[in-house]
Amino acid sequence: MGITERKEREKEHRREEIIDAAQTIFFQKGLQLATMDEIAEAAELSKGTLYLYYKSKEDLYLAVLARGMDILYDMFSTVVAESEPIAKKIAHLLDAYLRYFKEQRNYFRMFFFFDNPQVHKQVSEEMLQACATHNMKVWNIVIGLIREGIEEGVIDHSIDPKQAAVILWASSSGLMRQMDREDHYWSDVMGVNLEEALRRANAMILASMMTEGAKTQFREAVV
Amino acid sequence: MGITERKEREKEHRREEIIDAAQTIFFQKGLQLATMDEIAEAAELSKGTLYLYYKSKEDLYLAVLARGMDILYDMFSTVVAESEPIAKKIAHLLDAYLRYFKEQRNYFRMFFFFDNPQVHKQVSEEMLQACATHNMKVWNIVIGLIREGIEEGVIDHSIDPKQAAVILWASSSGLMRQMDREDHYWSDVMGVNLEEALRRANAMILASMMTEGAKTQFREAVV
DNA sequence: CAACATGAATGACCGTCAGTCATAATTTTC
DNA sequence: GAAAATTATGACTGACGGTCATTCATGTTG
Repeated sequence: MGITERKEREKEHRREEIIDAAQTIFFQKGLQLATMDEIAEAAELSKGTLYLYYKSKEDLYLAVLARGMDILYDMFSTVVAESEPIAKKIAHLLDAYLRYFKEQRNYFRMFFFFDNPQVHKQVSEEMLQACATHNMKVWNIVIGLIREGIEEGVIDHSIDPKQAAVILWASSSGLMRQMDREDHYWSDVMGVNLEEALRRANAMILASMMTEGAKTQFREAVV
Repeated sequence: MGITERKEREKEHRREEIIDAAQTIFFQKGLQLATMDEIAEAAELSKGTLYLYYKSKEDLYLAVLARGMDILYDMFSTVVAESEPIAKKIAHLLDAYLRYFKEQRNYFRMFFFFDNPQVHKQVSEEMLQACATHNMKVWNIVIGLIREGIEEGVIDHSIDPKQAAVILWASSSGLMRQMDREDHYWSDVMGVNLEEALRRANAMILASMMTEGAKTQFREAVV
């Protein structure tokens, strides 16, 4: 009696196909300008069918966003698994986030679009929960790595790992957002390389967090 | 012949009244959920009239945003005008930004909503230009203050004032965005005070930029 | 195999809303 | 005070998110 299971698989497969289509359209046009008719067209389904699988356009958007979080999680996991000194791993984590920004720009943008408070009206509780979980997994990696750094004496023990994580993350995100918006403006008109600014900012923050002994190690590991 | 001038004033006055109404509605509901009918109702005008004064809903939104930029500019100007040592003024500028975030939250949110690339379809060129100009005025204050700090030997001469400005701004903005979204989550679940994190981040970045001699002065001026 | 049952898929339809435009009201000009 | 010019109106249009009565495909039963 594998019929219900086969049906289940097919249903899951269809859900994935719909996300594929939605992703294509959302990446092209963004949440506002994408229409459900377009997505249905791309998925080769009728609009009504989309609503059998997802509660709303925003719900679909979050489903795509969750994929983006998975990708970032995988990239971060790879860094954590490295057998490198912790200082290097922390630097690599920041590099990985920058690489994510550059290689997965569309997903990165979704992160920022997501927190628009107006969006959360018609999203399903499960989808919101799923996104929160994925988000938490990413945070835990960052926090865990910093905690490890403290334990190994690379980062000062007076530092709160959670606070350090949010500082590094938010600072990086802020600069990447600037890069995303107006990198050209800053490089062409202002003569400022924002990527270099990002690296500098991270270096400054990290330097302020590290123990005296580790600073020399860090310098040669990163800069 | 003051008739055309009176007319001009009246027209400008009406434009302001419309922004007042739009601001009320936008602050309540945000760009997406606010409707032009509501704004017209609040302005005690017909919807058609709104379109005589502003090209689109987004245009109106930008008009409100420009006000928010003016307020920030005024706050920053006050700091620049202080007769305090430059290190203190820089610290006060960062304080002023935090105060803006806390006291003018609605405007602050608009900053982040603004750079949604999907929004810029039907906005007038003038409005976009006006916002860019206002934005630039704010940047110039930040950059100018840091440049002054370099000239006075408080900030290291190897620092590029524009780069320093974008680092401080983006880092602060990133953390404030986090505060705006999920301050409660961070304080209640994670036990992290994001405002303290912001102050820490700024202190770390500033400390990395300052000359050795100025660091002691800064410590007593800010922390 | 035919009658029936299940649930997936459809697309016409609905309500809402940004934006338009023909018409009306008001003000200015002569 | 009539014609002209300017300003205001709100019914209307098209587009879009979301719904639902109906159709269709597949599996079950006798």
